[in-house]
Amino acid sequence: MQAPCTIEFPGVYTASACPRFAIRSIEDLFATHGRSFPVGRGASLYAEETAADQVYLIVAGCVRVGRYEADGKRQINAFHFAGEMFGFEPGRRHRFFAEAVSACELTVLPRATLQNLAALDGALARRLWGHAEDELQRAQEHMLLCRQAAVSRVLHFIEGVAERLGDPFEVELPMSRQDMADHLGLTIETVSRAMTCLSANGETSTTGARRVRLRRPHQLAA
Amino acid sequence: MQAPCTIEFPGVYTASACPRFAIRSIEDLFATHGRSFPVGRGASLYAEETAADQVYLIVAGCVRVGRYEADGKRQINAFHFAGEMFGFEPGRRHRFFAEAVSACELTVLPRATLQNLAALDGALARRLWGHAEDELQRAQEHMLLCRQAAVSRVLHFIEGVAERLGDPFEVELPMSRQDMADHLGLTIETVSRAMTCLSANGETSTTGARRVRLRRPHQLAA
DNA sequence: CGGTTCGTTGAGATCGGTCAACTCAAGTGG
DNA sequence: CCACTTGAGTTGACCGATCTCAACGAACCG
Repeated sequence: MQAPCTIEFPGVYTASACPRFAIRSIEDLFATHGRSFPVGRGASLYAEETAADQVYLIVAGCVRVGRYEADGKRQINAFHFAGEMFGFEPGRRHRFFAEAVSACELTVLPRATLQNLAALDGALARRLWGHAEDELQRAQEHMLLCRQAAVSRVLHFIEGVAERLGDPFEVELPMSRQDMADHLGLTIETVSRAMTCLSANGETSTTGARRVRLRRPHQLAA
Repeated sequence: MQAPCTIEFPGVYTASACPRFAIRSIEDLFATHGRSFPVGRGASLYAEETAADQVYLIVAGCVRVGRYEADGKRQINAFHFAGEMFGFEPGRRHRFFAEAVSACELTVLPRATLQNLAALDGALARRLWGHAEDELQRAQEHMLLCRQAAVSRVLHFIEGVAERLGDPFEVELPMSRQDMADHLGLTIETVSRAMTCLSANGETSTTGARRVRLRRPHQLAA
């Protein structure tokens, strides 16, 4: 066990259980205990049903997480970007696959390390719980998207990516039309038509297929 | 603070932190610390954006959780049945509303009580984490439904309700067609037509609009 | 009996999927 | 330098599933 970074006894813990170690952040933890490595575009990080004994943090790049249906269709559950953790699931085996959308720099940490530290550190455990809740919230928001029109879904998606990548007005989409379609529950043709429609309406202006400039940032568009 | 129910030191906790209290189950916790009361059909339990300072357990009945969109459309995120907990959200305010689909018997617990106990009790904390993951899984399954045909979605929904209510072959649906439609992302007419279609195909036989007998249980139908 | 709510059925309009052709950019190898 | 290939993206024509609007039927309750 490594030396702790900081000592914190927030809130409820001061008078009750006795954490001895506290970690400043999940990023610090990966930096301290993790191992970094690069992967190429399209690389498989883990497949469905494989052992979930590693947790990942993205240093740079974009990762898609999803599953293949019995009929062979691919469902992309979520995209993850730099600074985001993925691969931390409750079961022993992954319920989803993870693949690199673009070339990535990743950091991995044994799942057991993370869990042991969380057991010692209430603040870390709460951060992990917050992470699970964030995923839940995102999944629920995504669920509700299903009933909106295709164009709205595509716009909403692009706005979300732009916001998460730091510039709410302009974004270089790292994923293909097929990735977007499999995420939004559409076909590649419909995504393409939606992009054309958005450009025609003046909502966006595109240079090439991947670079998109947005007229309005996320909140105003809704 | 009440006396503990049982003392457990499972797994990782034996050699590290020092929980003093452990709860047999979330149900026990509600039974010990909660307050029970009945509500009538259609009653509002909480609205969107109201303070999320209570957590609920259903003793009997059915509850719908969802939100109203800006355009007035209602989206039902999930139905909850007897034995299920709801209302436990990460933020200070509810992101969804909750209403009684049928007359219900509920138990409420202050959210702070649950969180304090979870901070003391690793096993309880893990159960709550598992609860969030279950919700996540359900949201993801629901996402996958969006791309299936209307009839499949309705059948899948009825099978799920039947299974959760205890008899995989026959079920009395507690919710209206409108509730089903708002949950499945369909219109009330399409749900009705799907029901008719299922009856015509021999997948189901109905007596009245709410009581449905299923030809095949959940797994075989898929 | 009339009113209300819930559910069903029908006809036309619309949205998105399917199939197919085409453009465009980036390699590759002669 | 050019022909060829490959993958990604766009566009068009057509069709089917679902939505919309509307009327109708059934159960319930005063």
